[in-house]
Amino acid sequence: MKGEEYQEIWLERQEQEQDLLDVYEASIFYNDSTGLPDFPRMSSSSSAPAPAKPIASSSPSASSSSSASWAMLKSDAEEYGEKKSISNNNDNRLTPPVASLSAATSMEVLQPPQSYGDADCMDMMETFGSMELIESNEIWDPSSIFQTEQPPQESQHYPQNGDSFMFEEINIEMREREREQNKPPTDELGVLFFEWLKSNKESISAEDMRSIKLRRATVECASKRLGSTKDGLKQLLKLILEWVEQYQLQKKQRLAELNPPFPPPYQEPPLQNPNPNSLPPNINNPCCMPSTWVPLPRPPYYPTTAVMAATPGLYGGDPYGSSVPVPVPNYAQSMEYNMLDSSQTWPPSQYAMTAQYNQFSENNNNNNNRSNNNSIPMVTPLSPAFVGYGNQYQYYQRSGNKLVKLGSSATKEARKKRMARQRRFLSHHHHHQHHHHHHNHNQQNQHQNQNPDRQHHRLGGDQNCLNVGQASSANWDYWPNAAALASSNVAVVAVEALQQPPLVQSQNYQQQQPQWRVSSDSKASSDWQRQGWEPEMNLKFLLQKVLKQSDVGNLGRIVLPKKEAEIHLPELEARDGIPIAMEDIGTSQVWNMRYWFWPNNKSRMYLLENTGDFVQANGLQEGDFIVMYSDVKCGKYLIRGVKVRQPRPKSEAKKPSKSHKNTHTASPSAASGSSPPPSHRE
DNA sequence: ACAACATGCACCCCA
DNA sequence: GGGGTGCATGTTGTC
Repeated sequence: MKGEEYQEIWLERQEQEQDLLDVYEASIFYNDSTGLPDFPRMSSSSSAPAPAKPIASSSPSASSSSSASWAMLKSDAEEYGEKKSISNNNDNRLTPPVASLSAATSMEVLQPPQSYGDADCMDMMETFGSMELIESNEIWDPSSIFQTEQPPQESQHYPQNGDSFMFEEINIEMREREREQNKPPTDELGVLFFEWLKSNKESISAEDMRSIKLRRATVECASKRLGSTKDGLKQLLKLILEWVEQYQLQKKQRLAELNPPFPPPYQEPPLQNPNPNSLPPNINNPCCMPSTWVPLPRPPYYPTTAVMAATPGLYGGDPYGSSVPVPVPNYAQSMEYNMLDSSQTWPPSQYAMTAQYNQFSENNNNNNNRSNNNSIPMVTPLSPAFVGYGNQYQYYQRSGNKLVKLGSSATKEARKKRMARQRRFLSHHHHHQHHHHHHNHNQQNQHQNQNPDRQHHRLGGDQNCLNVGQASSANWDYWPNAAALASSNVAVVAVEALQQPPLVQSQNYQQQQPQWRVSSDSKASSDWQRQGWEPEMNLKFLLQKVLKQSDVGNLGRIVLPKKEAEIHLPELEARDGIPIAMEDIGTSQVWNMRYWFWPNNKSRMYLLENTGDFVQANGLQEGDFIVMYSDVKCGKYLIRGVKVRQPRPKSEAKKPSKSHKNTHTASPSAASGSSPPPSHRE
């Protein structure tokens, strides 16, 4: 698994590099004039498959400085186990420690491409300027460390005079050495720098690095101060790197001020996804990530956390077999960088991932379902509201990211904006909420919106539960599935507000989900209240099934989705199956059904039998669907039939059954809601 | 190719 | 013979 490799590589290298630091004594600097230890000069020729990209070709600020003595650094990180991560996403970040910048060196910081120029220099410039250390435009540009594309052209060799810090050469040398020996750099400073790059690559992006220029003279001066010994150079390098980190911190703080750190009012779904075993693969959840400015240990990667999706088949998701924290094997790739990349769009799946991870991360060992690890609340990206809020989600992601990282430093303006946005949103949904729930949930939502962690906690207590009361009244922004929609009129509100047609899902029983403007929604909501469902009543979504003709036929059995059945329903040992009492949520009737399976092609088909009366009582027809829950408090099962009242082609609606005499199980009386006395009523 | 699901239908029981 | 039971097979979607 990639994540395992990731972890292993990292751990291995961590040890390895520590050893290297203790052993090797070569210098990363090359500078004749400063008496720095020699470093093997290498021509940045095209012989290297992925050589450093000349800064002149990547940075406008450097484009005209071909005569300058650019010292180049090129990351080798991509050469060591993280190459994929970098190459797939040039910008990667880690979490550097807060470094107190020593003024021993002078550095010039140029903003990213769109804002190059002295005007954009950080205050650092003033600091260093006062030191009279900035003498020339000879700048060390570490940006190239992230350059992985565009092999340098022969004409783009850098001056290799004695005034240059030929990081580029160092880097190339390292890389070629790697290729030859498959080894990491062996120079102590090289290793030091490499380690830093590796540990910071996810917090220091390529853009960041591009924007950082070090004046060679400054470095020279600093090196003179610190001495040209190995320790001095090492110290200098550390200072430089610390400064880079510090710069990064300031940059992010500024970004945090520019961008409201809090997301628009967004709520996690009150109901679980119909595919609760679907889980995110690559969770990039800002809420669960350590602060940017704390050294971030590599998250553990759990082999069981395979790539998951909102729907089992949508992304080829495998059942999520573990409730361990979702690893972030490549968390550096997507979120952090995307946060800054305004052009980046967020695929809905990542939204789901985050939403899931919000819950999932605190859901460790907290599942009580049979398989004990699959009942993960989640959000499907396919829900209409979700789709409709894709942009907001994107925004939320970014903002959330900053929130996590820099929330404590959010400005008042940002908070005002956030609150204003929140008020607007709440106002928008005000009319769609149940009045008697409005107040409480307004408060609740405010809290939750302002603190993603609260969203965790809300679900963390019993993540597998859905809170019916909240489900029916909370102003969720999106709904994960038909079940959720069917259970709350708020869901309809969300859908209508978004004016987004529902998306179908991949699996059959999801594919045939009805349109979401389900007229039964309001009835469903009132059902909850009429039945006395209190907010504290926790239901766990188990599964849903769109009823087929054979499900509503006179056979009185409903094929259940295999995966969900195996996950959420009692394990079936014997062929006899087990009796299972299903309380009809709508009528409180308890139907004694039978849950069992057929052997089928080396597999099983899970069936719910004795469903005929239930189907008839609810007037369910083909295309309608059932939703099953479990009451996590008392352990009983609940079932709900949801009728889909949408125009259907006559040919379909009246499609005769080939093999069953009685295909119209839904009698008019049943359809109208007046159920006949259930035969299984207890 | 395989898994999951839909449903056809053979078999059995019973009136 | 009618209906229920259980399995087999066809269909569809996914890997």
